[in-house]
Amino acid sequence: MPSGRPRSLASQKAILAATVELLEEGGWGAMSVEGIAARARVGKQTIYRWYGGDLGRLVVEAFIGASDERLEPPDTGSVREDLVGIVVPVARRNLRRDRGTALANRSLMAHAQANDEFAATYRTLHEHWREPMLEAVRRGIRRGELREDVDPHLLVDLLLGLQWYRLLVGHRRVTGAQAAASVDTVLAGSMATG
Amino acid sequence: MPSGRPRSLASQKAILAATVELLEEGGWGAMSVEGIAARARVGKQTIYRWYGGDLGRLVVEAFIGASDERLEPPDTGSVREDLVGIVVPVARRNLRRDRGTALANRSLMAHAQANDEFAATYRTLHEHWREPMLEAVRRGIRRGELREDVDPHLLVDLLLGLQWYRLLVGHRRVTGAQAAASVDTVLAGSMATG
Amino acid sequence: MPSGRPRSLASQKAILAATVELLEEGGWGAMSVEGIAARARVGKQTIYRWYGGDLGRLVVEAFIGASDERLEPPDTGSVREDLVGIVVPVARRNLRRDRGTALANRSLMAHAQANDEFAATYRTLHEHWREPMLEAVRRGIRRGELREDVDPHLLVDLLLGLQWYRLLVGHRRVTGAQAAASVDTVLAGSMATG
Amino acid sequence: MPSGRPRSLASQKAILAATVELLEEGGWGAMSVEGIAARARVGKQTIYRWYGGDLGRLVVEAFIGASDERLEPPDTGSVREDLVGIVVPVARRNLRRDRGTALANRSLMAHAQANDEFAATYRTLHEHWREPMLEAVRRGIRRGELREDVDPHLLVDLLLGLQWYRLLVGHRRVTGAQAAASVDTVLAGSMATG
DNA sequence: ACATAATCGAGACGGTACGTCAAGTCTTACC
DNA sequence: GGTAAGACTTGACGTACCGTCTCGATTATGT
Repeated sequence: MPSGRPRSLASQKAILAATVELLEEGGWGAMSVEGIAARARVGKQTIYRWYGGDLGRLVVEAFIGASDERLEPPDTGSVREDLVGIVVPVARRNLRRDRGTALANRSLMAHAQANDEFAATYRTLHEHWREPMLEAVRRGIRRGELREDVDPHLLVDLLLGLQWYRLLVGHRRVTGAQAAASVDTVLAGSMATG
Repeated sequence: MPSGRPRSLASQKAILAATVELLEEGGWGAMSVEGIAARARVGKQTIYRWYGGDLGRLVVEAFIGASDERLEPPDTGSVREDLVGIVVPVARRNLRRDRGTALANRSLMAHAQANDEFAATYRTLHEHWREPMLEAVRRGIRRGELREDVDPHLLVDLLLGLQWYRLLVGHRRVTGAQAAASVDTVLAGSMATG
Repeated sequence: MPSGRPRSLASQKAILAATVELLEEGGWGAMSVEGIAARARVGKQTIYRWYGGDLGRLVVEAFIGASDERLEPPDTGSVREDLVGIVVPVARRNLRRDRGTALANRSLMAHAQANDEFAATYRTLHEHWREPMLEAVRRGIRRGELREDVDPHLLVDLLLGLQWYRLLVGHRRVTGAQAAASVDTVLAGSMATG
Repeated sequence: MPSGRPRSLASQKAILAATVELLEEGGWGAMSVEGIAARARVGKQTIYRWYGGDLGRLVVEAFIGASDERLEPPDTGSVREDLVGIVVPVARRNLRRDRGTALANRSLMAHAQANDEFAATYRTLHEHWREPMLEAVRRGIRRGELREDVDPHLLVDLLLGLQWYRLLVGHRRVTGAQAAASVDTVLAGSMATG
């Protein structure tokens, strides 16, 4: 039973639009609550009411949806194939610096460093992403492909770490071939010796 | 033929020290030219004179200066020993969430996501850190320990990526043992077959 | 139909009060936007919003009203009486260095020297003051008291110039008697010879 | 018996010249020890050594030096000629709004309103200017041209007040003819009756 | 001739205040 | 009660000068 004037969809859209515009025109440096409010013909308070002045969240919402798509566990019967099947698309779609989603991902990660409350939520998002990969590794162990003393978290974090590290530092892209190669490299020492 | 009063080394040191202190205490958000000047008992102009108000340069210079001695390339004659010799101390000292430097490192990484100018400078700091590891891998290839088709960047970024990923997401620590294990895991598939 | 938060009377008053206090405590030299803002517990921006950092205008407003009182043209039937009737009160009230109004007058005059836009406005204020005196002289000419070739502006500016010059340089006061004497001196050569 | 390098006359002249130049170009606001030093190609310390950072003293010294020769008391044997000989050139050269010196004079006067310390120094500059005129009037009294009860200060301040008032308010120029007429007007009532 | 001593230019130093910008909060009137 | 407008305090920005200080270089005097 909320009474009072309902949230203005027009304002919401204008805010997100202004955010994207400013971001694309002048990069992060050109963004400010003041600037967005002015561009969107909106009161500053309206932005604070809905985004708490957190430009990171605003940017993420503006570029949204991107990381929502669930990574379905493939289960091809081979650890290598399973992991490659996850890791290569991630390199191609989610964590490429030239994709719009990258900006959202980088913003989220940055925001999590300064905001403990958000960090906890964000962590579960990562668990969510890592789970299918962990499961693939665990299946490999159960199946006898991988040694029993293998640490699934170590393998998975090596693979994801590579991609995030390069995304965040930006010194090098991860090509699809490199993503695949990273799986081979990481698995090599973990295969059960026949 | 420089005339005029020479640059004060005392001030220079005080500035760099204050920078590191503030960064470790409160992250990037706590940094300001004003704050650094006050903490270092120095005029703001002195900072602008030498760093042009570019906090990025200041921070990077402070960090390089603070970590210079620890980055000597070990060269023990074995790739594994060389990499372990670098990667384990990093896990123990530089990238541990419960260390003061962690806040600094996380803030810097976060700031680099929102500031392209700083990102470029920050990248050079990472090059600086990665160089000794790259060199160790290249020596391993030259020595015949590693296969010739090995991609040094891939190996190094896997190892560093692991640590940064865990630091930034915060879901797990990297123990010294795990750091060492990560070297074994990553090298396993790259050793030259005898 | 002005929307938005209305101007804070409390701040306005605090600013003017702080201005007067500082001025009386330490003279012009003790005044600074920063100082006034601090004393008035007000943001600097608020001062810049309303006074544009123009301390002259601020001081004038603080001492206001003073010079608003209209100088009514007396018209006693005698040029001498008319002029004395204006010039003596001015010497006693408006342009005496030890009066508060003097500070305001000196501030205005000083400000007009550095600000052409204000200078134009200020000039009209002086026209306003000179008009009754010019009229008195013109009446004297019409009445036949004064010669026809007399330049009213010359007479008036001699009389007012004396007072302003002494106010601004501060080497001597103009007593009521001297103000009256100045009228006699100036008119002596302008009387129609009978 | 002072030993050591003697004061550099070249520097001294350069400092005074730079002072006048800056003052005439941009008024008091354009003056600063730093600016003068730069313009004069001189170390700041040299200015502090000789003028103690007191721009007022510097300016007054520069102005007196620049106008010294023109202020010789004429003594033609007639008060009128003496005064006209001073007052007309002043109107033509020193206090004309379209001259470069006008900006300097206006700025100085303005600055004196806001700075008591400078005001005192500045007053001596005016004494310096008024002295020849006072002397001319006193000679007139001694000679019997003027009545004995004449107040020399009143006459002089009327004449100078006219010119300064018009310079500062800017509503009217003082032509050479008007300057001469002002002398006649002011003297008319002071001549000894024969 | 050669030390002594005060000057000179240059310019870095710790500071204060400037005028601007944006942050985040608060207060109106309107819808 | 949400909203646009816009004033509010706060705090950092980058700049300009302040008055002091250290340089190396220069120019006299006094031995």
